[in-house]
Amino acid sequence: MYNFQYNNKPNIIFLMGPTAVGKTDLALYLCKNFPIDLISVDSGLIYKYMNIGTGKLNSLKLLKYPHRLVNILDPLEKYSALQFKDDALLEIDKILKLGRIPLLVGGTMLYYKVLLQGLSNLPPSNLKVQKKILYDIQKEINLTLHLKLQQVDPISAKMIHPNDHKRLLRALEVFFISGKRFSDISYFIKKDFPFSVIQFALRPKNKKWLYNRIVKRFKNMLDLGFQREMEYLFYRGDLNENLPSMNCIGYKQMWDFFSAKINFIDMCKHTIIATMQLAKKQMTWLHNWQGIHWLSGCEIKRSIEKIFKLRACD
RNA sequence: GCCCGAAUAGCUCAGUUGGUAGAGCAGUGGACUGAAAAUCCCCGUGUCGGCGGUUCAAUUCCGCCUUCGGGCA
Repeated sequence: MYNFQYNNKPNIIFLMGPTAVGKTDLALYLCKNFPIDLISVDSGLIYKYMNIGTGKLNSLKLLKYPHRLVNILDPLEKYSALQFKDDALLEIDKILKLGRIPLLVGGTMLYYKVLLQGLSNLPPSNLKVQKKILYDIQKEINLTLHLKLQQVDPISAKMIHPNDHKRLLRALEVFFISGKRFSDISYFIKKDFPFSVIQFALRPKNKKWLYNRIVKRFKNMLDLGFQREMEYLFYRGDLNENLPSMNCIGYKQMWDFFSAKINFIDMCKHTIIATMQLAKKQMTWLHNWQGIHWLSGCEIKRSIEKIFKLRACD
C-alpha cells in the first residue's frame, strides 16, 4: 500500500534528541499509527535485566511495540559501535522486507554517526593488546601513553590530548595490531549510504523543562523499583563497577550507593546531574549534525503523516 | 554562663611565616572512529562572617560582636 521509495533508495527515519525529551513516547505513537518498526539506538537498552534505570519500563506500552536491538546482551557483555552498525543494518533490512519503514530512535549519537558514515578498516579493540601496551609503558620510567604514541604515530599524538588515555591507548592498539598508523587509516568511509534518511530531532522546550522531566522520570524509576532491580544486579556476584553496563547513568550511582560510598540522597542527586550532563553532550552532537530537522513532537507527527500520505498517492 | 574550635567560590575544603587567594565537585562552552549513558579539553573577582586596633600594607596578627559545631557546668 505504502510506496516509500525516494531516489530508488528505501526510506528510513531517525528520531534523535537529548535524553528524557520524550523520544520513546513519540516513537510509540508513530509505531501505533503508521507502518513503522522501531530500532533502538541506545547503548543502555541493549542490556537485559536493566529495565527500570534505562527507562525501558517507563511506559508499559514499550512491551506492546517492542524495539529491535533491545535486551540483546547480558550486563556482563560488551557491545561496540561496529556491532551496532552491523546489527542495525540487518534489522533495517528485515523491516524493509516486511514492507514497513524502519524508525531508529535513541540518544547514542556515535551509533547514528557510525551507521551513516561507516567505520575505517581498523582492527577491533583487543583487551590483551591493551594490557600489554600499558604493561610495557609502566616498565619504563618517564614513558607515557602520549610519548609512546609520539614515537610511532606523531600525527595522532598531536591530535589526541595527552590526558585522553582511552583514545591514546586505542591509537597505540591500532598500531601494534595492524602495524599501521591510526592517523593514516582513520578517515571515515563516506560510501553511498544505501538508504534515504529523514532525520528528526525532538526539541526540548528549554533547559528547565528538560530538568523537570529528568527529575520526574527518575522519581518514577524509583517508584517502579529501580533499587530492587539494582539489588539483583549488585548481588549477582559476577558483575563489577568497571563494566560498560554498570557505568550507565543511574546504575553507576546505584552501585556506589550499594557499596556504601554515598548515601541515598547523594545517589539521587548525582544521577540527576549525570543525566543533565548527558543531555548537554547529546545537544552538542546535535548542534553540529548535518541535515537534521529540529521539531516539536507535534511537528514531527505532522511531517510523518504528510510523508505517508504523499507516498500513498504515488 | 564558661572554655575550645570553625567561618574563604553555588557546595566541600586548601592556603597566605602579613603584600587582597586555589583545588575538587557543580555550572558554561567544546572535542569525539570498535567502552560512547564512556573518555577528554577550555573557562575561576570571591565584601576570605561583621566592626574596630596594630602596620606602609590585614583575608592572615590582636580585640569585640554574630552565626554554627564540640566540650564543661
